[in-house]
Amino acid sequence: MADGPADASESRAERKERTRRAILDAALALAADSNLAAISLRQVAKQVGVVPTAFYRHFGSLELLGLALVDESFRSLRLMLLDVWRHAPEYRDFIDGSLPIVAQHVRENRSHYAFIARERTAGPPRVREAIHHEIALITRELSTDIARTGAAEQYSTHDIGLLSDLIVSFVVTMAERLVEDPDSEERTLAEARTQLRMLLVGALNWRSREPGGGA
Amino acid sequence: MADGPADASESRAERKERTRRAILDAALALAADSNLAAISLRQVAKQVGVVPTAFYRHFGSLELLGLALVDESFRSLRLMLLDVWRHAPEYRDFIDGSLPIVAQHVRENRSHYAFIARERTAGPPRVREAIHHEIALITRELSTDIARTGAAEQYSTHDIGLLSDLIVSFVVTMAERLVEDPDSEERTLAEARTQLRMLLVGALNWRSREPGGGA
DNA sequence: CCTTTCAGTGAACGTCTGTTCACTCAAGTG
DNA sequence: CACTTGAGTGAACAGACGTTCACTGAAAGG
Repeated sequence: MADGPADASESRAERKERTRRAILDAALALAADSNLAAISLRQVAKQVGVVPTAFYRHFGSLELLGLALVDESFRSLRLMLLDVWRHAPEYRDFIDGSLPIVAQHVRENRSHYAFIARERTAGPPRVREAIHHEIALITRELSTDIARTGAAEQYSTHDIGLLSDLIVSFVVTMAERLVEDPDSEERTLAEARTQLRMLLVGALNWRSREPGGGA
Repeated sequence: MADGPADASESRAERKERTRRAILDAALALAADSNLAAISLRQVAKQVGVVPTAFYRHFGSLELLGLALVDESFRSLRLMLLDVWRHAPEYRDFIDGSLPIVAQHVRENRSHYAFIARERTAGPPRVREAIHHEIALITRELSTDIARTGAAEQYSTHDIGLLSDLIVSFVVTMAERLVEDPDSEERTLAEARTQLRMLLVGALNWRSREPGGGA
C-alpha cells in the first residue's frame, strides 16, 4: 500500500480511493515540472510509493489518468462558475465581483489550472480534445447567460457567441498568467480588470453604433 | 551524413548547415505529435538518418535546439509584422488588411506556430521564458506603434500597453486556433475579424465615455 | 603535399522504460 | 468459518534512453 497509517477501520474501497488520489496527485506534481507526455508510469508509481504494476489497478494508461484530471479540474471549475453566475445580479459591478472569485479559485487550485493550461496545447490529442470540449461548453453557458440577462440586446445570437468566446479566451489567458506567475497576482488582476472593462464596455456599444467600417 | 546527393561541389560548412537544418526539421516534426520535452535525442537522430552522437556536433541538448527553434520562428514572424505595420497606413481598414497576412503566415509556417503554441506553456522553462520574452517585445512594439499613429489619444501610456496586450493575446489565441484546425481557417478568420472589431471599435471609445462604472 | 580540423561513426555503459505474469494475503461475503 | 475477490507485490523481459570514447576519412589550409 502507498503510505499512511494502516487504519484497521478503513474499508477496502476507501484504501483504493486513497491510492487513486495519491496517483492523481503524484502525476499532477510530476507533470508540473514538464508535462504529461514527458512523465512515466514508473515515476508516478515511485512517487506514490507503490510498485509500477499497481498503477494498472487504477488507470489503463497515463492518457486515461490525464482524462480523469481534466474531469476533476473542470468539475471544480464549474462549481465555481455556478457560484459566480448565481451571485452575479448582486454585484454592482459584474467585473469587480467575478474576477476576484476566479483569481481565488486559481490560487486554491493552482496545480489543476497549471495542468489544464499545459495540456490544453501540449497534451495527448484526447486530453486536448476533452479540454477544448469543456471550454466550449462553458462558452455556450456564458452565451445563454448573456442572452438571458439581456445585457446585449442589440446582438444576434451568433454575435453573442462571439462575445462569449472573446471573454472566455481572455479569462483563459488571465488564468494562465496567474498560474505562471503567482507573485504578480495583484497586478495581473488589476490589469485584467481594466482590460475586461475596455473589452466589455466597448463591445456592448458596438453593433448599434458601428455596423461596418474601419478601426 | 544525413542524405541527399553527395554533391562534390558542396563546401564543408554547407553540408554542416544542411544537417543542422535536417535536425531542426526533424525535431519540429517529431515534437508535433507530442512536445519537445517528450521526444528523445535518439529519435531525432534516427529521423535525420544520423548516428545519435552526431547530434552533439550541432546542439548541446534538446533544450538548446528548442531555443534555436524559438529564435527562427520569431525571426520570421517579426519580418511579417514589419510588413504588416509598414503597409498599415495603406489599408482602408486595419483589421481587414492585417488579419489575412497573419493567417497566411500561419498557413505557411504551420509547424513553427504549432511549436510556439505548445512550448509557450509546456516547454522547458528556458524555452517558455524565451517565447514570453519575444511576445512581450512584440507587445511593446505594438504599443509604440499605436501611440505613434495617435489612434488612442485619450489613453495613458499605461493603458495603451494594456490595449496592446489585449490585442496581442487575442491574436495569439487566434493563431493557436488556426494551427489546431487548419480546415476551419476561413470561419476562424471571419469570426476573429468580428471579434477584433468588437474589441477595438469598443475599446477606442472607452476611456473618454466610461471612466469607471459597471458593465 | 603534408598536416590539421572536425562532421559523422560505432561500440559500449548503466539506467530507465512499459508490460507480462504468477504471487500474496487481508477484506468482503454467503 | 470457509471461499472469493482484488489491491498491491516482485521478478523478469526486450528495448530505448543519454552520454562517453576512440575512431575515420574527406575537406580546408599552410
